[in-house]
Amino acid sequence: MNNGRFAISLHILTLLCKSRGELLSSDYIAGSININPVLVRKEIIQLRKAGYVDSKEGKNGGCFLVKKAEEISLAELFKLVYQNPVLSLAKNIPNPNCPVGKAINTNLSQLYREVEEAMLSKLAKTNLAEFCNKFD
Amino acid sequence: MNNGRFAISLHILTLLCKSRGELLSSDYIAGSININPVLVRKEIIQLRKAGYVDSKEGKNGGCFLVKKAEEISLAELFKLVYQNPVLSLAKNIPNPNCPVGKAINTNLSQLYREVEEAMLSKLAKTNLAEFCNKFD
DNA sequence: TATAACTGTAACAAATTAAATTACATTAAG
DNA sequence: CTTAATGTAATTTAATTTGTTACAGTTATA
Repeated sequence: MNNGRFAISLHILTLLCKSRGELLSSDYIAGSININPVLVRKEIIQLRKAGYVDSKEGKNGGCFLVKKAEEISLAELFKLVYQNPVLSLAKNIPNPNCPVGKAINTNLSQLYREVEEAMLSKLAKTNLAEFCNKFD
Repeated sequence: MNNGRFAISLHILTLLCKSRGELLSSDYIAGSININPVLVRKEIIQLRKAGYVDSKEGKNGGCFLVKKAEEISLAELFKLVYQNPVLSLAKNIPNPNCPVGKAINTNLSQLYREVEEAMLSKLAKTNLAEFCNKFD
């Protein structure tokens, strides 16, 4: 899944957090990330569904943060963005007639769950407010 | 980076571990994983460079484990396979004229390092021998 | 109320990455 | 010599991610 969606979402949230009170347009945000504004709007849809942001349509519209930055856990953000596992199984179905092939996916999935659990507990220790403090 | 290389490498090592003493051909291994034998051979090249396996060319050749399964840490395997970070930055260079854009990659990279560190310490707690014990 | 500046969304195109395939040289057994 | 393997390069195909275009809907305000 190595796409940049977590980076993009966190960039958006950081900008919104730094500009609390203002409305930021997808064009402005896209200019900071240096990606296409449509991708920003798509990402914002997810952030809105999760209750982190809201947006105002029409002229002078834009996006704004509706949740306290302290309450936006990076673990939650991570889960929102990567609904598929970070580590993936091989695409093909392993040979069910082989003792290893038969059980590998179950065993790998268990391992992956544990590993992702470890990532998430690390991420759960921090939040948007802390991340934003790293900027001027 | 969401490719299945970790899954494939671990599958190969599991088969070799279960068949200690025998030589397994890339065709046989590919049949268990259900992928192309050339991919297996490419993966084996990496495993050999890392000193986990060796292979014998020519008729009746194949691949075999040369390291104790207890000494093959899944964290080391993970690092071998994923030399690029698991979590990735956005592809484009963020706007250096924006205070957030200017610093985001540094801050994200720091976060990613910590998260990957957490994954690796989890993986470091286990090894190939333990993983293999999960199979009949 | 017409225009301009936004968001929302769908449909499509391009670029990138991953996986598979083909081909063939090399090695070793028998 | 023939057969069965690895090693490796080159190419093709498929899948995924990213970008683009287009336009309908919304709202402020001249």
